[in-house]
Amino acid sequence: MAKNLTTRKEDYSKWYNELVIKADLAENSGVRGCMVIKPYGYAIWENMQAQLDKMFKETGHENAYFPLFIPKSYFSKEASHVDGFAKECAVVTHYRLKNDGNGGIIVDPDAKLEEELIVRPTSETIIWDTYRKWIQSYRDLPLLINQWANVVRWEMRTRLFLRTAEFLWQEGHTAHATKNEAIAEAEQMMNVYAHFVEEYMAVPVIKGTKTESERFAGALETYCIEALMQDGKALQAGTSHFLGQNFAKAFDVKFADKDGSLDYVWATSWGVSTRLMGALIMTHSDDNGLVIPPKLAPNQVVIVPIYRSDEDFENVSEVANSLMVELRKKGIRVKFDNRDTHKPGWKFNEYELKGVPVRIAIGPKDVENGTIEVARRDTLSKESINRDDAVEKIERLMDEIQQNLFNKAIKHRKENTTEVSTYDEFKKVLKEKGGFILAHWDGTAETEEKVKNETKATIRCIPFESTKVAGVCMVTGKQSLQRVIFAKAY
RNA sequence: CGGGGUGUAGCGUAGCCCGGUCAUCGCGCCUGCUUUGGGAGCAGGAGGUCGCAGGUUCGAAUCCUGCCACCCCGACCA
Repeated sequence: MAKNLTTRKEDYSKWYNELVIKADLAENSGVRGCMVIKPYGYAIWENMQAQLDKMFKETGHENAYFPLFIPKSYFSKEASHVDGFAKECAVVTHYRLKNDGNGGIIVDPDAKLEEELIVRPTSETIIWDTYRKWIQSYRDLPLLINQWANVVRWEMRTRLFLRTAEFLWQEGHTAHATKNEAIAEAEQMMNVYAHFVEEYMAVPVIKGTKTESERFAGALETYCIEALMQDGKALQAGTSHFLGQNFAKAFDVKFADKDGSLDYVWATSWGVSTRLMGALIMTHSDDNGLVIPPKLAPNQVVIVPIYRSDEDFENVSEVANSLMVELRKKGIRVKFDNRDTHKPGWKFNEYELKGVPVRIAIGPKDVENGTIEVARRDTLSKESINRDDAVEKIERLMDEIQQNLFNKAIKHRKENTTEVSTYDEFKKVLKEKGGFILAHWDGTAETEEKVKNETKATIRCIPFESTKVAGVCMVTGKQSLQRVIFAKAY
């Protein structure tokens, strides 16, 4: 069979790029570092969005919207925050263009802004400036707000979905009366993310905390979920931050407690982005194209008719239409591709490339025998089944495929997770195998930095669910309470 | 922002070193006929400011300068 992708996973970057473009998910826009998300890609994002939004609301959050532009002065209020983002901000300096007299257009020098506006790289500052006005009493807390938005980070190097200059995301920003409540919130949202990514995206993740040097700018603790891609590199899939009182102090957000005392509120922020699309693609896809888990697939089932004559087509359509109605009643997203502009073989390849979980083919022989052909994308297997069993079978297949994708990903991660005790062993595994490497670390930023400089591997997280076996640091030989996860990351 | 590379039709490309019937080929697109259970065949056809702007030259896709975009490697990062 002709492969849909000309490059293979040995050249993973090319493979990924080609897949994104050929599967019609997105393309380079020609505007530096920005991408166009095409309808098919956006449909997947919408499904992800819908589910996440539901989960946020179930945990008591509400949506709101804050401005795209942030006055420069807001940024300087929280020192570590500005350090973290200063290098990658788009800045608006003027508000008008004019003709240059030669048929061109120039920025009108008379239209210079008194204070520059920053295109938000994240919204902590403007949101906390707003929260100051909203919060006076403990009765106003907790404040649990989420925003769906676009943000801009002037990254030096960009990559479709993984690191674009502009990206879509959600950012939650909460304010609490107590430290413990804020910490609980940050942990809860990490768990929400983990649940979503594993249940819906079928991508297994490791939950943990970031080391100090990998922490979000302005956070006291960063919780994260880390996933392992097929090429053995790690991808940070989501983060949730406990911000302490840093932003409350910077923006003077105080509340009166029950006992009349005045105190700063405790904050969290958390976000996931269109980067999750990258995780989805890189976790499940193969050389035939995308593989989308049923729970997120825009089309879960596609029906391809096979026919010669008009009469055949009518007979086939009748079966297809009735099946489509029955499947839709079960809540399954079905498309009947009755276009006569493309041949069946072409359609088969097209839907494989787009990762539709289940494909049904119905031809004259099927009509005659009361059968249909069912093919699943995850295993690329086909079988002929009775039309009468179809609905039940396909309903079951949705769960089976979802589960199978998750199991495959777990298996891959397991095979590519290695425990090492010495630094030499660490370097060898990193070079020859990649993946997650569990090793002891002395807890210092110096050692972390040294490993990073020498091997390009970073500490992805200090995992929660690990056997907390003490040992000695692989580099310095100092005490270590538990192993941490090292990997090369995207 | 540093190093390397690329830019030729919707996509992928040949040509560039050695300036001159070199704008090549494949896919796709359009028309017609035959086809339709894994990307159909044949015949005909349309489509290109050779990334942009200058320069050198009788003549530039080809040489020179500047700019832009994209890709890869680093630093940075959701």
